[in-house]
Amino acid sequence: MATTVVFVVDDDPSVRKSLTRVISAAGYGVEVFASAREFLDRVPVSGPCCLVLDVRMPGVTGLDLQNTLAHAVHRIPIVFITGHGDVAMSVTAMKSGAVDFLTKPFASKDLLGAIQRAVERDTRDLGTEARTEDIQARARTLTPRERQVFALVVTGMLNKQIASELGVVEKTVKVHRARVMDKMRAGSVAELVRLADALGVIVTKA
Amino acid sequence: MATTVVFVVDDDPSVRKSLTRVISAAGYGVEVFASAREFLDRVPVSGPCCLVLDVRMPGVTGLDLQNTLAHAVHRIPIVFITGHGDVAMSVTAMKSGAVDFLTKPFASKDLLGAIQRAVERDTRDLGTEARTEDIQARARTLTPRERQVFALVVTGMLNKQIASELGVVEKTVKVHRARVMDKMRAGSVAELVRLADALGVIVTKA
DNA sequence: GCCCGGATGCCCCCAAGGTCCAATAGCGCG
DNA sequence: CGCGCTATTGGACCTTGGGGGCATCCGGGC
Repeated sequence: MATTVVFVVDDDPSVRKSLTRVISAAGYGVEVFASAREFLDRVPVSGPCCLVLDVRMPGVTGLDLQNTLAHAVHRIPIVFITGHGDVAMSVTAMKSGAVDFLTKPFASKDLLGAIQRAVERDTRDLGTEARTEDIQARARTLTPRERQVFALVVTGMLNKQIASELGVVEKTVKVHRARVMDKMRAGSVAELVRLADALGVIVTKA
Repeated sequence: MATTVVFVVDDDPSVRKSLTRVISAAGYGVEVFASAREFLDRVPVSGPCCLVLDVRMPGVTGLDLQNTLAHAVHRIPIVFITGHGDVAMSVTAMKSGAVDFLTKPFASKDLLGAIQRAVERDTRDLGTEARTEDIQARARTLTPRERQVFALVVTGMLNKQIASELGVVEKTVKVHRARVMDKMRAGSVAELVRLADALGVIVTKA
């Protein structure tokens, strides 16, 4: 199984070293980076993970990196750490979805607690993401006409209503409908509705 | 329509006065309180609202009030303001769901911006809450047996399957099912499934 | 004893879904 | 250009599932 890996981005070598020790002692895999750029060059992550990020760094700051990642496909949960943080900075980070914001010096257990919450969130996100991706993949195999029938079926319309809506006879709707149920791998209308709603959540959320 | 009202809780009379001026000038109704206790004594809110809350106050602090409200029926979105805030305080507030955390002195537009976001959130919350309440009210009119049939229907089971599951004949299931559709005011299985999911009766079957 | 929740039988209609078959249109490939 | 493939459409026929109406029966509770 995939080991949970914690990414650490900090420009201070001694901090990287001590964080590595603490985090790996807690049983996580650790990968350290000296700058945001280094981290961005690396990536494609596969398993659950999180990011421990220093706010103040020369060049691209922690908050900059957070903004960059916010538009990425998969948003990695971020735990910020900083030596000299101010309130405005922490609030900005939290409003942008950071899991926690710790100021040095902090207790190891606080960091590990934050990391655990971050990893749990990521695990959940990965789960729903994978499921959504799977459903979208099935939806992509639908032909345009099947997509239309799909949309109307999940509103609860009868075949004859769908037929008149699309200007075809009922039999044709039945054929498309059967294909939709097959391609979407839905065993019942109830399941089909849930698949449709799972797809709709993406639209409203984004 | 209900006027949007902003509640202000601050122990400093001069702050209350200036906040009232700024906020009412932006077109909101304003109600001020000198302490958390005063605010809690008041309440039953009806329309969309939000709470502008000072963190540091003698007796019950802003964070205490936030925790108290977190367990209340309706969670009011909170905008924190403070004269002497530290990072740990702001992070705690944000993790507990605060909309924003402003340190004095702050620009009026920052406060009004935060208030607007808070009110928008509350408006959305009220909408979904009202809808959920309505659905729950319908669900409460179901008899125990109808509830069981309801739960099984939305999993996509056939009447005959439900019948054998409950140890009755198919006709009986049909009768209960018809009553469920009627009482829940669902015009189709699709609608019924959405009502069930809105109730949180998620019965995932993949 | 009456009302309600629950269970059931019979009859009938309509909706959903499948089978077999067939036609038309568009598109890429040799 | 014709061949094959896919998408879309449609007809005839049959089975199964969903749903309504009507009537009956049973067991509690007020």
